[in-house]
Amino acid sequence: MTATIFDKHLKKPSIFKRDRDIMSSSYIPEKLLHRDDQINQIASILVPALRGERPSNILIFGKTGTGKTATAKYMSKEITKAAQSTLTKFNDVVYIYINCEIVDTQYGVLQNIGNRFIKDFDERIPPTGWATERVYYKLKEEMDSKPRVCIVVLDEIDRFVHKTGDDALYRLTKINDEFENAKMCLIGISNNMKFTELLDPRIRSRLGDEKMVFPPYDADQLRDILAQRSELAFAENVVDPNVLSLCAAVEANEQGDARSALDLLRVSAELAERNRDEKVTEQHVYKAKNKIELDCVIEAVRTLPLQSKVILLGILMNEEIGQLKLTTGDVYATYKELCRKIGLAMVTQRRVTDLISELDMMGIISARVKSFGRGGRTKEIVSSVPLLETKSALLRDPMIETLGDYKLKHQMTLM
DNA sequence: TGTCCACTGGAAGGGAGGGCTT
DNA sequence: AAGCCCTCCCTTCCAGTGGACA
Repeated sequence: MTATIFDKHLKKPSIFKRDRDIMSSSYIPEKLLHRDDQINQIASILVPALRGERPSNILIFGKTGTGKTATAKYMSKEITKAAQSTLTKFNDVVYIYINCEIVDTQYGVLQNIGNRFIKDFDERIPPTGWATERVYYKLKEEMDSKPRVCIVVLDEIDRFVHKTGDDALYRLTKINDEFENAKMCLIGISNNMKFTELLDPRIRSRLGDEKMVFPPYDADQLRDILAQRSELAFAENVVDPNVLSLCAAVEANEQGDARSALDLLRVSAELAERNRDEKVTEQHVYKAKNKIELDCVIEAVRTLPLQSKVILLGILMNEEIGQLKLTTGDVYATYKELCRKIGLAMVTQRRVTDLISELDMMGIISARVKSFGRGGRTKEIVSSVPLLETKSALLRDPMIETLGDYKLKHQMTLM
């Protein structure tokens, strides 16, 4: 046996007892803590499915990390189990979960649902190419091919509606009128309570038969959730009890977000492990908090489209020379200057305002519409990311790396 | 009180790219 | 190969606007 560079790392005791996926927010535990009321309520709404009747549509609201997705996936396990049970009269219940952040087009959603009912690979709806109308008819035909109840969950439904309008939802909420055998109910999940305002009133009333709100977790509840997971994931006595309370307290202060709390604990443990420390301590949590925030920004910035990178770089370069508040006009002028420097085709100011809004939505910059009276009405733009780290992340893109030591010429209007 | 600035943001549509059908 | 269809990225056009200033 030859020694390898991994040996010393393999030998050291691991902080993690098992698969570290347990600490990821996508892991669904056997029992979901502090969501009994919500689970029971959804169960009571969905139970007609097990008698072959159509359940009411449900809209679920709640901030990120309040357990909406976990609950929806948990319901999938439970209802499938119940449908297979011999006590149940009606067995053909199909539960389909779609994350509209990933599948975010009308076509994609209809295709995803449709393909769940098509066993033969050659018969499947292709990822692109068909008219949407055709996808819809295929879906309807396949779903309705025998008596069954379909429960379709559209997670992040607000993004979907925002992006594609409400056509697909209109069709899906209306589909039951055209069925002879099947029945379908929709569960929409959103963290934006206002998104229903975008909907046609007919869809709004159909979709929102039942409405539920998932409240944020408080510190004690977060602590319970962390304790449940850490018992499964970590070796005994590795995690200081104060660490759990600290993670819970930090996140309860922010949003009551279980996802972030779990991430925080996991990254703390990873830092401890990498440091070859035997225990996870509060110090690791503080370090992890900083690391997570920075990693998030770097990743978001790294995957930005080129045009957005140039815009953001322009904002940061202005900030570097003390221009902290910029208008859309300033940003566009800098953007044009940088484009000329690297020979990049420029887009119009209209397009740039959209890209600025996107950066704002992502939390990378903050752009507020402000009126300067005679000075006009425009956006006031300030970056909200650490300057040096973000800039060096941007400059890693080979297309713009030459801008690293470029000095801006353009004079700002705001002082 | 009305004017006017510098945009904002909606609407419509073009065209490239990817993929299917005939 | 020609004809469709959908999505994505973008342009063009333009009515609308908050508030400082004359």
